Amino acid sequence: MGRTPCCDKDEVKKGAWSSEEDQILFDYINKHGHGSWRTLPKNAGLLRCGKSCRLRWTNYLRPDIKRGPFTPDEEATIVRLQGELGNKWAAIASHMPGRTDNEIKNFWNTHLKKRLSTPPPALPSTNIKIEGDSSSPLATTTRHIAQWESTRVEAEARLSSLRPGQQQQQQHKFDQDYYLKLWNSDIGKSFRDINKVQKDGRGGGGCESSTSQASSLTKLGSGSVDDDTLATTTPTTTMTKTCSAAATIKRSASSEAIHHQHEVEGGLCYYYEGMEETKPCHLDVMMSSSDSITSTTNEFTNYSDTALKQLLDIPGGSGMDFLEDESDDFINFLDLRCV
DNA sequence: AAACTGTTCAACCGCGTGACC
DNA sequence: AGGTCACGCGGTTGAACAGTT
Repeated sequence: MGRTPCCDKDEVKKGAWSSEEDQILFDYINKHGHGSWRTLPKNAGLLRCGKSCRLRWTNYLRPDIKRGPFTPDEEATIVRLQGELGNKWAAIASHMPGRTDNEIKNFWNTHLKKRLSTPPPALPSTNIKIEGDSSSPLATTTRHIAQWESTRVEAEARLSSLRPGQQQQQQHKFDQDYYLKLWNSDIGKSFRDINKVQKDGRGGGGCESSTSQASSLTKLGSGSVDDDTLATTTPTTTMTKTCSAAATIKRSASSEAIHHQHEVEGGLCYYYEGMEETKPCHLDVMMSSSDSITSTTNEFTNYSDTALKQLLDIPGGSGMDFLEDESDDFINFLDLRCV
């Protein structure tokens, strides 16, 4: 007793939809609702399978669909939910208004999965360039934030892929994975503490995720920022040894490399190299007001004077060599930097 | 300029499931 | 209770496009 076919395959059209077909389907559903998908094609005058109509509507024609590339926040959400829910694309999509399960699934398969399965040859840390003098406080701190954000997303993705209780059992993963290593290092802890301080100190703003915090901060780096202005408006504080766990590390020779940048609506989008692929780092919002730059920078610099100023401009090939070093040299190095 | 290779994503396919008869 | 229908889901495919040689 087999299943009756959903439609006569000889009489239905397959393949890409034409704009005329789209219009017919769109108009019909707007006017009548979709009703029974099985009978819709006949009623609407389309030579399509009902299934095909449903797919076209839900994945493409639906008016509430959000188009365009995934934002870093969305990317982080997908990674987190995929770790929690597995390949339940519809469930994941239900947490992301305007995104379809198909779109999320495709994005996962073509971007995220690949990235998570391939150990990076190097952190993206040294290849981000901020317009203007790259040695300026703004450029440095912004680069650190962007670097950290990349690392945080990668580490969280790996952590979320482990089921509860597995993390202890899979200590070896922490030992072998660059991002997890960094995440668990003193540097990572330092940076997480900073984020925590930021959250706690803001009162009422505590619900903001670290992702969005960092994302908002990364916006600093994309504008045509006047470093002279920043130099005069950015308060400086005395660095103390409280930052001993964080690293001030000299910029590597390749730090000025940037793959390319291009203008997008509202600003510039930078692309950098460093992982297995070139990808947008989403420093993508042009700050148009110097006042807003200044105020955000002031807020940011309060933290950047400790670890924020110091993270992730890591020397050497993999950039993670320091993690291999169990000696005191690294800490000594940090201490020297922090005095 | 052409051939080849890799990537992306819309669309298809088959299966599971719940509702209905 | 069992058969059928309709829908939704996840895996897979393949056309179109981009990049490289």
